[in-house]
Amino acid sequence: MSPTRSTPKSSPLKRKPGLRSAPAARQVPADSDAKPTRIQERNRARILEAGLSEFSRFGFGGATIEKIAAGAGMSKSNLLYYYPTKTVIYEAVLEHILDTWLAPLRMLDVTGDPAAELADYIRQKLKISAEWPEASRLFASEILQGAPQVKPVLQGSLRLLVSEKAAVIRAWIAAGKLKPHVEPVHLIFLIWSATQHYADFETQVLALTGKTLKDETFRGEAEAALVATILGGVLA
Amino acid sequence: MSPTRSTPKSSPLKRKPGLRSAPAARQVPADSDAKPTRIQERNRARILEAGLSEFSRFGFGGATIEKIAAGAGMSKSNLLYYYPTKTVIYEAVLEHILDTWLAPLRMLDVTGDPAAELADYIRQKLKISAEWPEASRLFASEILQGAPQVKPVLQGSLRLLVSEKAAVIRAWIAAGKLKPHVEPVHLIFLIWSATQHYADFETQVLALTGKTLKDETFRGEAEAALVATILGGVLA
DNA sequence: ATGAAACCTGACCAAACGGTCAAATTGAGC
DNA sequence: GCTCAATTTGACCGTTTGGTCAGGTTTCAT
Repeated sequence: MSPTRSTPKSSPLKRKPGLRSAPAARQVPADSDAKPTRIQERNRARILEAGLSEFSRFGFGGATIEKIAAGAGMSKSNLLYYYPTKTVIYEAVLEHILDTWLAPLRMLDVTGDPAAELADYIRQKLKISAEWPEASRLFASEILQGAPQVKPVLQGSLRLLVSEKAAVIRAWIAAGKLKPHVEPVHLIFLIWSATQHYADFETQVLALTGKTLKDETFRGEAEAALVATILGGVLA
Repeated sequence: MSPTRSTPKSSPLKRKPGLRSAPAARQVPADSDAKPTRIQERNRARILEAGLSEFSRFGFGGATIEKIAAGAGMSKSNLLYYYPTKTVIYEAVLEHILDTWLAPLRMLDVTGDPAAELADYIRQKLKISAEWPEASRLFASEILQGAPQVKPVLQGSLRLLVSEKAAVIRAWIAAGKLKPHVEPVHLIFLIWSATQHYADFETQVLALTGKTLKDETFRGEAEAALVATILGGVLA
């Protein structure tokens, strides 16, 4: 496995369908133009699902397209008919979950009550960890490896979003609603890490407590503990 | 890459040196018996170091013994002279850092002052994240993948240690020194996740803040923020 | 100095991997 | 039922990878 991922080469030839010339290969379905078939939709979805499972378990380097294909219930060749390379699958999976991933932070509202807003943010993040632990682990794996694919997003839109929300928190501090010692960015990191921990380190949590977030009682316990401790630490 | 790691097979033949029979292979230096040579000590150390670097960057599946050998400044063949398989290197690296990894938690002392003890624990963990981020990332990678190698430790000694320290925290609560709503295990998770975040998600932290824990100022900031928030959240 | 053990190397191997290709099969509109 | 594009397959290929092996070189105690 190449350490620095190979170039994406998203569409090696990009052949338009209605060209009638060259009788040669016409591979790759609807490469971005035109509406996808029902079969395409179904199979792409299966591939993304299986890809998420494999990539989150073994990382980019440890995953194999053969196993992904098996997980998606199709042959390796057929998988490669829908996505030309392993890297493209990886990118597609990542892109597919990125929005959902960042959504909760976007909802932090200056005009709201800090206590309610932050508690809600923690709950939202914990909910995602509970319901989508594989996505959490995929992101963790990606960042662990130096974020070869999502670094642009981190430096771009995420950075913007974070500085925006840091301003919100700073406004709350200025309004005397949060303790003056609160550091906005570090508070965001604290919430991220604390909530994602239950997904990313699920194995460890399970080994130590015998429970995961799938256990409603346990999830409620974690939620209460995090909300109480973090809010208790930052509310004025 | 096999998903469930292949059997360790720590020493395929285990040939004792002074056997004088079979003129064939006598590979593998001091397989657990007898004191190691100076060269052995040096090379094994180099291999473990390079292995930590590779495994933490690419995970078990993504790392290659060839790159590890290159990182250790020796040929692949020579590396395999010291460690028979990739899995054995991985286990050795993991084992080599395990003690250091768990040490800070062991120091939590019931007789001490909770504020000082917890603050110290946070500082210790943050120090390790700052000075040994690769070890942190290796553990994260291992746990992410389901802890195939360290699960026994998690279920065994770590579980014991955690329940021990949870009792310590519970004693502090009973003594009225911590808020009654504090959940010991979740507090431990909170401290782990918050401190390790700066190592495991270093790339993200760097992209968002332009800093890492290597920056003394930033580290002090993180430390102050974590200590203030967490202690503020749990102290009575 | 010498001999044995320790150390090191390059050539080699089988399996696994990512990816290609020609051809067979299926499906949908007519 | 015909036709043509969409879909699926299995055989195949070059590379990478983990690991073996026979033999060469260095180290070190005597």
